[in-house]
Amino acid sequence: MPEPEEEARPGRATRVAKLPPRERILDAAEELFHAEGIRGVGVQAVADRAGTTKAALYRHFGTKDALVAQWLLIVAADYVAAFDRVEERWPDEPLAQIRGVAAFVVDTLSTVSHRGCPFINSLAELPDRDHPARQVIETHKARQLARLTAMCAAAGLTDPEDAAAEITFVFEGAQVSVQNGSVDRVGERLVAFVEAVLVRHGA
Amino acid sequence: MPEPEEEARPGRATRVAKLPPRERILDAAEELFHAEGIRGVGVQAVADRAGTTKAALYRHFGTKDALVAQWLLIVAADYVAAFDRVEERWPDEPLAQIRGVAAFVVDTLSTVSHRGCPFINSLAELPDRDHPARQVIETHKARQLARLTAMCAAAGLTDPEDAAAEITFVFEGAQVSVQNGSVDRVGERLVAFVEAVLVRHGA
DNA sequence: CTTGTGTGATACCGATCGGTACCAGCTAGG
DNA sequence: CCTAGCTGGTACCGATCGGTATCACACAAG
Repeated sequence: MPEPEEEARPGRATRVAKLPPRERILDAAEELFHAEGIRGVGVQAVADRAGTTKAALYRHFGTKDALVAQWLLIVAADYVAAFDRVEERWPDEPLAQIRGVAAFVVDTLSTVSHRGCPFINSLAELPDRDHPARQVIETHKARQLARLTAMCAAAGLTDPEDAAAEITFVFEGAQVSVQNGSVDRVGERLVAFVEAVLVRHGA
Repeated sequence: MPEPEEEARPGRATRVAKLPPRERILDAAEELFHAEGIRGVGVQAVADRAGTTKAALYRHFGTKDALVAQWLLIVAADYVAAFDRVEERWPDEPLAQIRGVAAFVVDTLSTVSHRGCPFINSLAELPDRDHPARQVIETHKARQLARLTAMCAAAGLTDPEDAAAEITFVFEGAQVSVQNGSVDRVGERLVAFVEAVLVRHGA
């Protein structure tokens, strides 16, 4: 235990150490929003967790809604990075890329534990269609589907749109199922299911 | 227009007419919780919409959390009724039953429009695992999966558990996808996808 | 040294939250 | 007729919400 007083020091950083306040706030937002839900976390709690104050938070983001949008932008960037990684690792092997993406989703299933997908959860918490975070979610989902469709097309699957849509169903369904705990061995089932979709579409 | 002053009369019922207060409150809760999210609706708003008061609401339910649980119990009962209906309509035809359930889910997709599944949304809004509504959700999901598994077994599918889990993935994935609007023609895709699952498992 | 900027801290704002107490009026049962 | 119980209406409680203002202090650049 390298930091015996991590939580003890009163006004000091609960966060790693001395990242700039903006990063600390985003990290804290990531943890708290995902764990407790957007509406379940106050700005004061985020500032406390980041080892800073509400004033600094509002100086950087102006609004809680804007902070939520920034947080989801970062989460979306993680997915983009995952797609980039599989494309870099298996160039000209679209089937391997699709399997790589599926493996990434399986990974997030465990790390995300019982709290599900941030996008799905945020969508449930933000019924207002004009909320700034909604646009982040929608463009992310659209981009992800487009990229998946491109992979399916490159793999020579019959009807790539259908295949990508089905894979998306499986991804979302797996995230939800692991959240509500109704289905066991979700990871294995996801991989097997995606494989079946590929086979059925002519892989 | 039979009721020209439906919204005009101040303290009068916005609800249908003269159902007992408890039913009116549950109806109002159904509408508002689903449309705006649990945490986005105050008890005062529910009471107003039901044409009654907070006092009456707390007299009947004691707690907002209890009201949420009661609401989800009703939603779950709708699903149970749908399963009952298909079993009654196609006795000894498990495949037709499964297709009937899928058709029911497709129906809910449109009625539920862009606000998704109440269970998924509520799960996102209630991170507390001890919340009374969580138990309602979990037992409902478990029962639904068990019933689906039984249908798959009765249909003679190889590995009924796998088939039921996959169908569940498709259901949940479809609900989420229609909510975030990333995929189009969700209903058709759902039906086709379920059919493929049945075929692949030996239907 | 001085100036300027961003920080942490605190106090405060109006609004709304879940929940309670109290009261007047209606209706049903004796 | 009179009592009992449920209703709707309102006022209120403490707590928390998102957001703003103010202030002293640190530190880097001129």
